[in-house]
Amino acid sequence: MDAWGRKQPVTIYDIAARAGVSPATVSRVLRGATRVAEPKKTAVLAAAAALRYRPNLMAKDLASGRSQTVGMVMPELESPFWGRLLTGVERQLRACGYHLLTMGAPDADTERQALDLLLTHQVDGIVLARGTLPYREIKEMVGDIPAVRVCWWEGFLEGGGIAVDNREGARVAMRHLLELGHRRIAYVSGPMWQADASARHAGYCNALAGAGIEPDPGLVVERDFLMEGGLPAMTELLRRRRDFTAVFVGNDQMALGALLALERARLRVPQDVSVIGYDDDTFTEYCRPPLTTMRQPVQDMARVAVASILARLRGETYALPSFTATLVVRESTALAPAAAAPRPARRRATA
Amino acid sequence: MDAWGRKQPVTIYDIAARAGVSPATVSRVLRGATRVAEPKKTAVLAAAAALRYRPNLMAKDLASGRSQTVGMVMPELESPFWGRLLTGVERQLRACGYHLLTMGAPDADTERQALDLLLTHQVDGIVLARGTLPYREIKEMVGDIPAVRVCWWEGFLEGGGIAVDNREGARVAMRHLLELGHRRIAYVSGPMWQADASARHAGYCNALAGAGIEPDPGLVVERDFLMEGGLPAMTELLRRRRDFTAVFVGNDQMALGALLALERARLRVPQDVSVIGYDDDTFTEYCRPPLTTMRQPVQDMARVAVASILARLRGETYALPSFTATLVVRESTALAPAAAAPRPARRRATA
DNA sequence: CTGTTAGCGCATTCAA
DNA sequence: TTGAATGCGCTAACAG
Repeated sequence: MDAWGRKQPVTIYDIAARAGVSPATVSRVLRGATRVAEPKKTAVLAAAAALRYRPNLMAKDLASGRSQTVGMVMPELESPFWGRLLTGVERQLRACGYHLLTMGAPDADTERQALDLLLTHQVDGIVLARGTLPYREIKEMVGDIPAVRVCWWEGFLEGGGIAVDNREGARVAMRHLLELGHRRIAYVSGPMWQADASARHAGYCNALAGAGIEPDPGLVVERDFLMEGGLPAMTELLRRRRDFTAVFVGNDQMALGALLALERARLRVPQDVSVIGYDDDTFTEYCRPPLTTMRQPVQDMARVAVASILARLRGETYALPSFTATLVVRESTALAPAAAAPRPARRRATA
Repeated sequence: MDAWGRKQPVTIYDIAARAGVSPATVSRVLRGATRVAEPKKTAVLAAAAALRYRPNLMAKDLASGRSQTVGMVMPELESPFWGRLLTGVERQLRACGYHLLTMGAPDADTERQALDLLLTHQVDGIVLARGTLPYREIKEMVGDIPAVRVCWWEGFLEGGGIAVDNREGARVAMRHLLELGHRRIAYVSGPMWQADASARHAGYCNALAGAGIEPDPGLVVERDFLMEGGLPAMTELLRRRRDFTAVFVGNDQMALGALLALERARLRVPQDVSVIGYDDDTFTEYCRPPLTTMRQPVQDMARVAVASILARLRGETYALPSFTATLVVRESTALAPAAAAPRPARRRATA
């Protein structure tokens, strides 16, 4: 059965028998904790190799009480932005000998389930990417296990989260546009009930105010944070009015959709209207025109997220640094068309 | 300690005590397997709720021998294409009450580790996305546990994998180009050591031959399957010669990079050169021009992958259907420029 | 139907 | 150092 390489209930007992030691000793050398006499050690290792032993994590975790796994719940598994965070977290974790269990949670309900499942899986720590649940509820669920919230200020590790200041980021983006001479600037927003979207909106309004410009609700549209949202958002904006010369788009994915809408409307970017995105997703460098955007230090945030969790796991404290988004100027923004020669307003399609 | 909501070693014994039944009964009602008297049942449920009981999967899995988890190893966690597969698999799995453990494995070595880790995690089944390890090796590792290989013909479940016929897909793409009158068609390839890249190359050559066109090695470039690969690939192609009127790009990501290179070279798409990609990634619909591409039925493949694994888990057999890529015509391909008016070859930048 | 009794595979006391 | 014994939390035969 066994010699034939069939089923594999190869346990430390098998190894112990083959190496002529006790199971406890096998456990010890396999885990490299306490010292074991060299000869026995090699014997055990040899036996393990010969038997093609594969430890049973379930048993190990159950016995030790630790799972060496941290869970991560994110809005979507498949996303240019969250994907980068995922990759970063996974890399860091693996480098530290931890495993990652991911879970996609698009809405509050799924998020609750996901969190619950992770806890059930006995994860040692949790990384929550943005998330929509209120602080209190999450805190209550995770209890004492180390957790961090990324891309959301209201964290639950030592009182703070890991995120860039979206308000400030939006302000920087707006300043760029303002400095280029734009006055009528539209804002294509993600769902306002999501903190990042509303924070960016706040920054947008704030920047406008700072420049002495009256915010115009008619210049703001709200759609999903997706390419599929950017297109209709921009289309709607163009339907309403075409006198804006620049638009700040809530994230790069929407910006891509917006770019297409603009082209469909025969408007050139950046000659006719400047577009600035947010996130600095990979594709922004390759789309045409390459997109000016606000870069979020995703890798750094991932690194800090993992580091803070592992630190807490070791009983240490960890001070969360703050992050800022930086402007990456590419080719989708340019000087505002001369005020003297305003782009002729086209006749609106409806009424 | 417990009443204060502190640490949570709430076990079925606690519930049993509170509900006045035996642990076994608790286990039964919690798992809904065998029938239990209604009164006891409600008592248990109430106790569980009151105690905020959360099952310990480690223990459950250890005892039952099943983990209710399937593992998936993919080339990269963050990718427009693999991301869709991941999402699809996760959704299917969750719908069936299973969990997903993912692992990114860019190279053979990491892939081995990933597989090993999944096995160690006692996953009930495995989904391998493409993968680079040879069939024999994988088969030997996974042994009898249900596994499927997606996007690769040489599978290990009932002898086959789940994939579209890349050779045929490439042929269809080429036929489209050929029908538009293109004769000199370049091929921007992914790493040829990856089966999908070489299969598509084969289809490319085959289609050319079918049209009586001599394949020209000078029209083929090989780079990574990424946006970052597409740009230099196309640049290199243009450096070599500029007499092709169309290019078949190995995947959409590369195509996006290629599009940028083309624009940098002042070549218009599709007027000057037609471009066709592969995969039908989400962004293809939104980039400019929207990309003509070969759609892979990712969701269907994900569904089948999961279904086949669960079927095998139940001891049933499952016949793997075959999949085909379908042409999605958008705006990056057009009739070949009239042969009578060949685009003037520009002076090469170097020698 | 339901309680009792054994482990699952491993880590971890406690002696030796 | 190392072996023997105990238990992690739960499921799975067994009886009753």
